[in-house]
Amino acid sequence: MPQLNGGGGDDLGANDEMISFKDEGDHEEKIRESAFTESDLADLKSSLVNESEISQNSNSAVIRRGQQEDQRIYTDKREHLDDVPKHQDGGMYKAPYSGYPFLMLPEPYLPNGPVSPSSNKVSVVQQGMHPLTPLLPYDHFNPSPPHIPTDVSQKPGVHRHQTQEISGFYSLPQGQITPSMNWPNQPVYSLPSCGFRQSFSSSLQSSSSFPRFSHSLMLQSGMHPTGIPHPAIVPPSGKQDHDQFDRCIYPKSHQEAKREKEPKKPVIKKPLNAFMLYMKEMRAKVIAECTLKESAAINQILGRRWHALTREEQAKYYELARKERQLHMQLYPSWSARDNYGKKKRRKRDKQQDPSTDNSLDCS
DNA sequence: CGTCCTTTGAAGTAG
DNA sequence: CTACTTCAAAGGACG
Repeated sequence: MPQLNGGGGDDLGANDEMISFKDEGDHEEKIRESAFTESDLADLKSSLVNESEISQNSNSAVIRRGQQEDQRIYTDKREHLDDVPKHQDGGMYKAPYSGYPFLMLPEPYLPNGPVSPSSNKVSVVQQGMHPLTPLLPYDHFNPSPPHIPTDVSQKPGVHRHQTQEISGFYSLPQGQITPSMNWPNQPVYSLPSCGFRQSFSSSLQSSSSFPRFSHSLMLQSGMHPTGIPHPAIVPPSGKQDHDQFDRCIYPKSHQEAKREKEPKKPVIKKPLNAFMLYMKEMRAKVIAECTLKESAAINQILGRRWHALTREEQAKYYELARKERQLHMQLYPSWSARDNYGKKKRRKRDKQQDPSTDNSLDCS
């Protein structure tokens, strides 16, 4: 556990947090990753063999237990990391998550944004996102975040109804929405008038925080100035884009009428955790480097890579995930993860199988 | 078409 | 409080 080297924590807010994940230009990172990919794959394969051997002698529950112990360790670390920003008043971790809506804007749509996604990126277009939206966020993350208080409690119910703060949270100071502020594709929580629940919608609009959004950018992205489709909001039908777009382009009255007729509630998805954010960012790389497509295999690699990350690197994702949770909590105050329980009709844990059966990690 | 696989982490539930 | 369960993303595989 290299990233568990205790103590520290004081460097989590270092300014280099946004440079490590440069997709292009950061040669050191790239080299490290490339080297890691091959060795990692080999390592992974061998480790899988080991796991196979283990699982042959014992059941998968043993492995699972070990994983959970690992997870516990990382959970501790995560908590530690989560604490860090709190100790750094005025630090860069105080930077709010600057609102996904505009962070999600595809780079080409940004005035001075880097136009070209990295060459090694496979055109992995994810549902609900603009095809041009690159996967890499951190390399363009604003190095000087706005000093907007983000002391919003993460405890559900504590600040969940402080819609007043939401506007402050999202209303970035002028100039803070820089072209460099980008985000991996979509963790965009769509805007209220475009599929939001009413309460938040009204509060946001009344607080006039939207004017801070770049209308031109929104229009360029094919959206109504007040709305951007978000993957976190998925219509029950699954036709997210169409539905969202439909709602956004229609006049308000039409929307309301339609809503009354069809009170379909879009499914609000869980906010992505640190690892999910990491996966989203790195998936394309792994696919390109390993010519793999199976997500199961890719996720295994990403899982190992995740553990190989330095503490600082992971801290970025923990912090981003924390902000995403905050934002999600503010956007959907009454949302609960329980809302989505039962959407999937399977029980993964019941289906724990021998992981050694996975031979799909070949990187050829 | 729906589910599984596979990963970690967050949040929910049950005892 | 602890342990367990479910879901989040992703896309090939499979019934």
